[in-house]
Amino acid sequence: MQNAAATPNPNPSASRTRSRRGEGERLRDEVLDAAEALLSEVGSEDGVSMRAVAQRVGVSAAALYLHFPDKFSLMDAVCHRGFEHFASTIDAAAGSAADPLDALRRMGRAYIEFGLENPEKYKILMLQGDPERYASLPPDEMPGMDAFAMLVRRVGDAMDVGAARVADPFLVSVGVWTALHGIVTAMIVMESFPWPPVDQVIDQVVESQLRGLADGPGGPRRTKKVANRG
Amino acid sequence: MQNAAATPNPNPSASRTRSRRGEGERLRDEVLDAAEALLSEVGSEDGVSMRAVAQRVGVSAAALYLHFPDKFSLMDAVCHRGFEHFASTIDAAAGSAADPLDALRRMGRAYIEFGLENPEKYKILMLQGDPERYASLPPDEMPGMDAFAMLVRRVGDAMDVGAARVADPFLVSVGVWTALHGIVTAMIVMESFPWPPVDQVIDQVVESQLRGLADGPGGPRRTKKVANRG
DNA sequence: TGTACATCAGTGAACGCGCGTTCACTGATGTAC
DNA sequence: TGTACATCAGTGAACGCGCGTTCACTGATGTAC
Repeated sequence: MQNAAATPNPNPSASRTRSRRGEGERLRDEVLDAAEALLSEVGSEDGVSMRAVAQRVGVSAAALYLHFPDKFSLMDAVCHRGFEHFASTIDAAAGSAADPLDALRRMGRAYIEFGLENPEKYKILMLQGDPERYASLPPDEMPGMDAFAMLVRRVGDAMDVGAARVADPFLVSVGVWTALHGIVTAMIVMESFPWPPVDQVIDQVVESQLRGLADGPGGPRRTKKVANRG
Repeated sequence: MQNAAATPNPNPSASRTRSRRGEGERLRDEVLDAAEALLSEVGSEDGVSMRAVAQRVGVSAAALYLHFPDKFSLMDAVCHRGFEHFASTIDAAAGSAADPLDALRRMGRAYIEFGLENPEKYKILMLQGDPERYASLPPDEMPGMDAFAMLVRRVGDAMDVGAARVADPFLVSVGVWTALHGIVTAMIVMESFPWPPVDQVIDQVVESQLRGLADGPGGPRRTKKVANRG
């Protein structure tokens, strides 16, 4: 694995000017930006060193410890920003939908597109850090949980208006989410696989999930909606 | 990330007896076994050091270099063994099936169960190494490609006998595979997520995929089978 | 049957490296008097 | 208005660590004569 560290001068702004008194927090944001950028280039926390982040900002490594007690905390802060970016993207996509099924379609496409457009960020959010990072949190404080709860609600809406077969919205949402997660993960990790054109793949996955939500000839029909555990 | 290295005496067989002359290859197998076991415990290549593997075998670190030119080659050999294990498991599951759809059902369940029962091995096979490891290979020599080709063939069979709607079997197989991959990846990586009971999740994902294969009310019906690129 | 020797299956110490983190420090800057 | 001083925003060198890999070596063992 190559590290991001020792490239001669990755950022000419190494001539950063020291913050004025009272503006120390400025560095904190710059560090977060640099860490996020580096993470997006390298694609793994292990590959991003404190030294590399500091060099990117144009500051000594020790300076990072003025704002973050350790590397873990810095990475944690970056993840939180990432999840906010992710959730707001999905949320915005659903906004202009005509009906519940259309909202789900747009969310699904937005999910896949976000992942394919931000592969390294997606990897960091979804493939790393748990359980070290989240094991101690109650489920509803886990980052990304807001976005998932939104999906559950939309699925429930679709059932309520008769657009989707009635079932446990939480369980159904798990299936939908992990299908989206699967295609994103596979495509960004297994670059050497002979993938069909992206548009076809997105269509295949999203439409197949929507078809699965509707009544099909194969499955049993339930008549009662099971309680949601959001 | 904790490393597997310095635990005091992870293997009491550190008193390994030196191979007799002509039996040097014995060490090679022992090294592969130890590397695989360590990988399964730690779950990432970075977390497994040459030193730790050697200690596990009961041999000096330098001895590994008698059989593998570098760490990369050792990990590569371990991955090949892992894919063989995986493919033969899925293959065996399909063997006793009554019809093409039943074969797909059994393969799907076997896929998910393998992943959940061998989470660290699954991570290593499916979430690491590409493109560094496989970028130079032609697609049909990629490990795991045999297993995927088998899926494509089964999906084609199901279409031929009228058990599945006619479409491009390769594209459909990508959708099916990544849905299975998604649930496995999500469940083994995001341990803190409030997952429903495993049996329910497996049912949900497998049956939803099977329903998606059959004709549904939503999608267009194609009349010609598109060429397979296996 | 005895012995010299080539070879095999390793060993043990060392190399240079990048890492996270600490610690004593420095110089600019705002503020109290 | 001038000045002493506390504080802020950092710096630079060093720590100990584990890593992959190399290299000169060693002792047992099979073999040729």
